Amino acid sequence: MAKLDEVLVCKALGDPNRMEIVKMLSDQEKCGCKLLEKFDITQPTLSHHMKILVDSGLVNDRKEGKWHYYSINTDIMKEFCGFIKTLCNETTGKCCKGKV
Amino acid sequence: MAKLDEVLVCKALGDPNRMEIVKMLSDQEKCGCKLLEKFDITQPTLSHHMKILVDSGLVNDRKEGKWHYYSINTDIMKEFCGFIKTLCNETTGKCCKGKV
DNA sequence: ACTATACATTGACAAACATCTATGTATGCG
DNA sequence: CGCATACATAGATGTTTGTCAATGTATAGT
Repeated sequence: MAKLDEVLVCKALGDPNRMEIVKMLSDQEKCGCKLLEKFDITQPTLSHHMKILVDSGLVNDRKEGKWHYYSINTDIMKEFCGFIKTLCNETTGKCCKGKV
Repeated sequence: MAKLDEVLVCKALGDPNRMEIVKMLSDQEKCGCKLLEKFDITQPTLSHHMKILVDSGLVNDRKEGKWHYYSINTDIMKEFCGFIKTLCNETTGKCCKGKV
C-alpha cells in the first residue's frame, strides 16, 4: 500500500501545469495524448510532469495498448485531504509571552 | 479579504522545513525565535521561509514589540482544504476509449 | 547612550527544476 | 515489413530556489 508523503504531494501540486492536470483528472480519467492537447508544452515535458505526479502517489497510471490512462489516486488524495484538515485547527495558545 | 492561490499554497508547503513550520503553527501561535530553535537553519533562511508562507496566505504575521507572532490563517487553510476535497471525486468516466 | 535581541535585506552560490530538441522504445495497422 | 502513434529517455539550458555570511533596522533594557 502506498504511503503519503505530504511534502512530495505539495511539490507535485506546486506547479501550474501539474495543478491543472490534476484538476482535469479529478473530472475523469484521461490518457496522455488527450492531456497534451490542452497544454502549450511538448510531449517530453508532459511525460516529465506525469512522472512527478505518479511518483508523488497522487496519480495512477494504467497502461492499455499504447495508451497510458491517468487518474486520481483517491486513496492518497483523501489521505492528503485528511492531513490538511489537521492543519486547520484554531490556534489556542500563545508563546514567548512575557518569558524568554 | 485574501484570495486563495492553490499553486502558491502548495509551493509554500512543498519544502520540508516550511511544512514542519506549518505543522508547528497548527498546534499554536509561535514567534520566530521559538521556531528558529527547532530548525538547523540560520535566521535569514527562516525569515525567507516565513515570507513565503505569509505571502502564500497560509500564515499570519502579528507584530508585537520586537517579536513576530506567526499563526495559521485558518480561513485560507480551510478554503484550501475545501479545494483539495474537490479533487477527491471518484473518476466516473473514461476517455480515448475506442475513438481517437 | 550603549548593548543585546528579533527580524529583514542584500548578494552570492550551488542544487533543483521546467523546458526544449533529439532520439529511443513499444504498440497497432495495412 | 514499413509506417504512424503514444510515450520515455538523454542531454542541454535558462530559471528558480534554498541556503549562507554580512549587514541593516527596530525595539527593549540598563
